[in-house]
Amino acid sequence: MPELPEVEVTRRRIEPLLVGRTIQRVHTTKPSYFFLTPPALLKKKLVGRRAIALERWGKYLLAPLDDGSRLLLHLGMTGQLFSSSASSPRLFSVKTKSALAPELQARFQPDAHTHLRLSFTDGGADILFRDVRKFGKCRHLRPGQNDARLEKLGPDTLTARGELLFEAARRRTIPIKSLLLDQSVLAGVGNIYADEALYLAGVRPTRRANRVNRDECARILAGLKQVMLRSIETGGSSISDYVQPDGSDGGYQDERHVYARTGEECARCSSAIRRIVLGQRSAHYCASCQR
DNA sequence: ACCGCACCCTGAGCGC
DNA sequence: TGCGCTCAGGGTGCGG
Repeated sequence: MPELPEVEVTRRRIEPLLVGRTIQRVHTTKPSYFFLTPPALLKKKLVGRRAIALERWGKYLLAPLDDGSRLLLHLGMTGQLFSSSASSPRLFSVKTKSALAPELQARFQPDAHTHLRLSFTDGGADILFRDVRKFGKCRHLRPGQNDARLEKLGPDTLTARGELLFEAARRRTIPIKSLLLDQSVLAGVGNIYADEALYLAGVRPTRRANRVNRDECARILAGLKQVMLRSIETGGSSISDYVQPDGSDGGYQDERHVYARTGEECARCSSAIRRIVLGQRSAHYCASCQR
C-alpha cells in the first residue's frame, strides 16, 4: 500500500529511467476506471515526448513533459511502477506464478494488470505500471490544465509547518487518525504511517481531533516526518504488493511498531497491540502507551 | 461545513 | 476440490 515514502522511493528510482528519454511506444490495457485519460488518447499524447522531471506531491507523481503537458500518476492501493529489468514474486499473482514455466518466473512478464508500458527510442529498459485492483490513476494534463484532485491536496507531509496540524485539528470532531488520512489537510499520510506516528506521539487514534493539544499535534507531525524519512531510507514498506522499481523489497516493514502487529507485544510496555476499525479502516495501537 | 458510510476493484485466505 | 464469504485500504461522492 503505497504512501508517501513508497511513492518517494519510486520517484527517486524511476526518475533516472524516465527523464530525458524519448517515448517510442506506449502499450496499455483497455479503457477502465484506471485511465482518467482514455488509453488511445494517452498514447497519442505520449509518443514522441520526453519527460523533463519526475515530481511528487503527497502520493501523486507528476511528470512534466517537453511540450508543457504533464503525466499524472497515482499508485492507489496495489499500484507498482517498475523497470522491465525488475524481478520479484510480488509482481506475479499466485495463479500466474504457478502457470508460468520456472525459467520465466525470474523475470516479469507483462500481464492483464500491466496497464501502462513505456518503451523508449534508445532501446533501454521499459517502464511498467501494474495495478491489480485498478485503484491507481493515470491522466494526461494539457499545458496549463489542472487536476481537481491535485488542487485539493494539502501541503506535503515532509515539508508541512509545525503548527499546521494543530490549526486543522482544533475545529474538528472526527477521530485524530481520520484527520491524518485526510489528504486535504496533510498530503501523503496513509494507514501505516498514521498508526506509527500516533504510537510515537502516545495519542490514541480514536481521540477527537479537537481534544488533541498543541504539543501532541506537534509530536504527531514530527513523528510522521520521522517515520517517513526513515522509511524512505530503508526503501519503503513491502507488506503486500509494494516493491522498489528494481523489484527489491523495502525494509521498513521490519521496523513497524504497531501496524499489522495485532496481538504482538508493544516494544515499550509489552502489552498486546490492539486492532480496531475506524472509518472503514483498521487502526492499530497500544492501549497503555496511547491515551 | 462537516461527518459517516457505500462504493470502485481483485486476489488471498478461510471455513465448510 | 471448490464454493462463498471476508478482508485489504487508496480514493470519491453521496445523503443526513
